[in-house]
Amino acid sequence: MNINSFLGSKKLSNFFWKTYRENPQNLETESHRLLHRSGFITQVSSGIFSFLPVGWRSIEKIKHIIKQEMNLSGALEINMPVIQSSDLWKKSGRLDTFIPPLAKFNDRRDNEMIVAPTHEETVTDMVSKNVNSYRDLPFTLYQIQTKYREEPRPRGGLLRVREFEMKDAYSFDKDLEGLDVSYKKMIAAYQKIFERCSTDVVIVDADSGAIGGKESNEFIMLADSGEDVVLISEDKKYAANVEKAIFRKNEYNTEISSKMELIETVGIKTIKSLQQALNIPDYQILKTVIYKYDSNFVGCVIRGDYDINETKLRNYLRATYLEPASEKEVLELGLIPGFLSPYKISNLDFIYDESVKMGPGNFVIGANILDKHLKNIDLDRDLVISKVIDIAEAKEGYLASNGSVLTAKRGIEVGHVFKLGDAYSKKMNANFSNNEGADQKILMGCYGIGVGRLLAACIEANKTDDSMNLPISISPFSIYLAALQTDDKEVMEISEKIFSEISKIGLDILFDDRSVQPGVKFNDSDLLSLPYKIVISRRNLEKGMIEIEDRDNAKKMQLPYAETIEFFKNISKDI
RNA sequence: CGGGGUGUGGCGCAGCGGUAGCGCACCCGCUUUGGGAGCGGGGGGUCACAGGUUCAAAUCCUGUCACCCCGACCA
Repeated sequence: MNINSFLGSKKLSNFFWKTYRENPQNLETESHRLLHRSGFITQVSSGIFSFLPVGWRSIEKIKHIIKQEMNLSGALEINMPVIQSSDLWKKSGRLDTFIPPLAKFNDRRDNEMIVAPTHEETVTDMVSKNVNSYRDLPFTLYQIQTKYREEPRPRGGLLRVREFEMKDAYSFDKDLEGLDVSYKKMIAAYQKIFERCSTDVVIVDADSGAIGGKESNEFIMLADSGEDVVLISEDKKYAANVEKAIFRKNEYNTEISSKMELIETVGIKTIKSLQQALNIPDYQILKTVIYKYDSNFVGCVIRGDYDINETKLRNYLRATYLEPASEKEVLELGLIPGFLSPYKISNLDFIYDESVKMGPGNFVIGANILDKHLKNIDLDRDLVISKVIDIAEAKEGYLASNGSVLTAKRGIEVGHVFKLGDAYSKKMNANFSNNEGADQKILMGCYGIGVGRLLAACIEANKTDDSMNLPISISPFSIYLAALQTDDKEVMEISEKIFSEISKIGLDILFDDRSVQPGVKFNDSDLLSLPYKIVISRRNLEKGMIEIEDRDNAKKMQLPYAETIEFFKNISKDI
């Protein structure tokens, strides 16, 4: 039985569905607007939604596709609890460091419980209890389960929510080669899933954030309403999330610095104004920014033509929280905001971006004195530089490391995969005996797809005006059947016949048998914009015809009954 | 967490000191029936909550909460 038959055809006279003529106030995102107007979802609380029958059918179809592809890839379905003891999270060390902070409550015996935002801890614990030998490996597990995250700001309807269903998979291998195979298999499965949802995604290098691990890729559906920014090279050989993206930095010939000089720069605090005032290029100025992370401070120095990428910096510092220090904090450190520099500052560590070492030298920096800068700075002579790393943010127009020009695009992250390695198995002691009888850490990967977000992303990708145009693979029904005159015996008889005959061939129909104006039916049908529409009316039946509309091919046709059935039989073959 | 905005019937809104109204939706009747129908009748709101001012508060003051948008943040 295919998913359409499983979910079944329905008659509106005995269904729960309401559409809205008016747009809800303040909803900026198109998918949110359409999801609300077409009766897919109802909001319960900020970032928390109920799915109504039509919406849930789409979700079920997406989950069905995901499960099929997971199963085909060899992954095994499991189920893990949403409510978990905080003990597991103490072991992994994420109890107090997970971002956003975990939702916790105390149970009746006063044990601290958490509402799981993800399941690495649980799955690692489960596997470590049941794996002893390298003979037990490899395998991949998955579930589709509710997650809860205290998002600081839910937005865009289903695009960013607090409670959501995620397909999360976890692979377990005995060595790096095995992990690589599992990782690639999962990427291939993801590509099929997104293809079947008619979603064009780009795979980009990504930061692994709170999950941890080394290698990580995101599946990004390009859309202007997306929150993520990705950089893609012109030759398509490099694509990365801006959080992670590396680029080829400009090099300049080294200039010889003459004697260091203190200069007056009254009220000149920005690179731009300094550049104009001194008539020098921005890359000849060093920019210093002070960051507060966890409970420490650090200074960052980067060449004036680049900006700091806070994700790169956070990763280097292994920090949980990171933000620019406030003016007050900078003053308390004995520095002068607007005229900062690492020059002769000993109570603070400084990190230098690689660009600082790539010329031209002879820099201008702040003097740590109000309204003054220093010029003719020689790196070796005037500064003590120990830590040089990449903390620069890539931007559109920069070059990828192969020289191809980068373009910035916005997108929605619909999937994310990570090579975790032994990050969790080390902390949670998930071992196996290798073929020499020695203990070794299990190597893990983890792989996520947000189900609701994928639905929203598909709508963002396919919408036109007031229609969501979901692909047939995930639209709530395949066909909208409108009987225009419900009090006409023949109209209703033919409609019923079509309804049951086409349902039998594996297509699901939404039969609009309400006794309302034709206009109401057409408008609701347009909003839902199912791939096919059948109109049965007095007018057509007098000619012995049935009207069929094929959305994707923008075709309207009139066919007799037998050919109508034939037409849909052909359609059902492709599903 | 910072900035801005909004809370009045299911939805969209008006009223801004004198005890609540409109459109849509809903219910009943008649007419209508290929693009959100017409006429007539009807039901539904402790005006987010809590204090306060006043003879009188949806309306003024104070506080709280919720939701939305921008930013910060973010698998």
